[in-house]
Amino acid sequence: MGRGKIEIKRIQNTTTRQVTFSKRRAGLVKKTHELSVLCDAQIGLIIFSSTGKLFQYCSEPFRMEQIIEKYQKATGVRIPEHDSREDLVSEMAMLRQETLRLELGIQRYIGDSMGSLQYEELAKLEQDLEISVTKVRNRKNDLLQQQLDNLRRKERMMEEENSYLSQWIQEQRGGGGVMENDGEGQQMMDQLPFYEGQTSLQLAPLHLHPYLQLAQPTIHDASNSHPH
Amino acid sequence: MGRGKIEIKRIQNTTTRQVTFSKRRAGLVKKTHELSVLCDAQIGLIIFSSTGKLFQYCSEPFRMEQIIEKYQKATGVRIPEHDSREDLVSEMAMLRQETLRLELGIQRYIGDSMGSLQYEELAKLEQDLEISVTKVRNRKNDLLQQQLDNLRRKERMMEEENSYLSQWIQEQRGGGGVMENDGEGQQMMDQLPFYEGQTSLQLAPLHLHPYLQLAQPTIHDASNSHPH
DNA sequence: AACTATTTATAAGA
DNA sequence: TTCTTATAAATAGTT
Repeated sequence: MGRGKIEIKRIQNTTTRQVTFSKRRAGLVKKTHELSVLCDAQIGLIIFSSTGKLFQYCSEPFRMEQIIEKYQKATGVRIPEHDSREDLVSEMAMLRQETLRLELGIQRYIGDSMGSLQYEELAKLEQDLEISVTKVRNRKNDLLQQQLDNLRRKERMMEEENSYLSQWIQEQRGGGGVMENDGEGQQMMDQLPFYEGQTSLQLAPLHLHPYLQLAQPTIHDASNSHPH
Repeated sequence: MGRGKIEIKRIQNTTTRQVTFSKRRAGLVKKTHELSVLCDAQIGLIIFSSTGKLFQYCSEPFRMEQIIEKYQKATGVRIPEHDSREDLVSEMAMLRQETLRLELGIQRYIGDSMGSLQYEELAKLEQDLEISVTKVRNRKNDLLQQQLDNLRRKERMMEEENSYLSQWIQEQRGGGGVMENDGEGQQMMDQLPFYEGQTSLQLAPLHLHPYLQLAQPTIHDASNSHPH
């Protein structure tokens, strides 16, 4: 766009290149801003001229650091810092390791020294714990099943008793408008016990399995906290 | 520019906004690329759509990391790390506490005396075991993460070395016939450094760390879509 | 910096 | 999403 078409390759003439840089940089920043406003996008633009001068644009109301941080979260790419970050890292490593050691005081469960646990061993430990969970959960569900069975037995008994009672009343009255009462009682009996049972059976595992949710973080919002 | 003039303010109609986003984003990336080539500038462009999707452009032969690092050096602004000290410290505290509790109750985990436990106790036990499993799993994943970080570091070093080597080779060839590579250079830009980085970064967690994979938003590398 | 002839981007419509 | 096209905007070369 201009008096003539130009090839997209480095402009040889220094003056022309600098002029073009100024013009196009302004245009680029303008278009960046327009895109961010028109389409509600968060944009960060960093430009270093060939002479090393920095120009930047960042969509309001953000600052470049926020965009970069979000970028890092989104890509998982860490930007090395030029300070004593190594110390922090090694400190973390020590803390983690110590905690691992402490945490694996559960070692008696396996009967091994946990300080040197490698990945495969951790996987094994995880598996073992899951087996335990399964056993406990099965036992718990058996209990629930028993309770449910008991409830159903009671229900049946009550229904029978109810039936007898209704019949008895009917016989006492000698045949009048008895059916309306009977109908309502039956409805209640049809719904309550089983409904209740379902509720507890389905709710229980829901809040007992936190890790099932941890394993599936939101996809787009990278600012979510880690599943720790 | 178009059939009509539009105001620079958030486009209300969702469809129109999305279409405009696609079109203008493409245009912006193109212009960014042109500026970087024409004027020999180092440019990084980070775009988050309103839905959180990440798009990016980075002028060759650089990677976004390098641009960001240079930006940090130039501005002196530090970007907070993804896993901040606070996170880790509190995590540590929780783990320690949890560990104590676990150690105290270890017998129960092994015990076959489960038959006498009542439902509430079983539920509690199950929950405890779930927590243990989660912790072990997290520990395992941390290990993986560390290995991943190491790989990334190595990858980065290799890429830098690669870059230096390429530059050296180019310099050995002499200044005369450098430009003839330009046409093909575009191809290289589309494929080599950043693309490679993305590939290995995304492939690694795929089979090692499924939920981390999920935690990363789709990444659209704009350097794929250049014209010419 | 301005000025314009041209090229390029793109809004609206299909 | 993609294409078409009329029109707005960007900008290359010039002053």
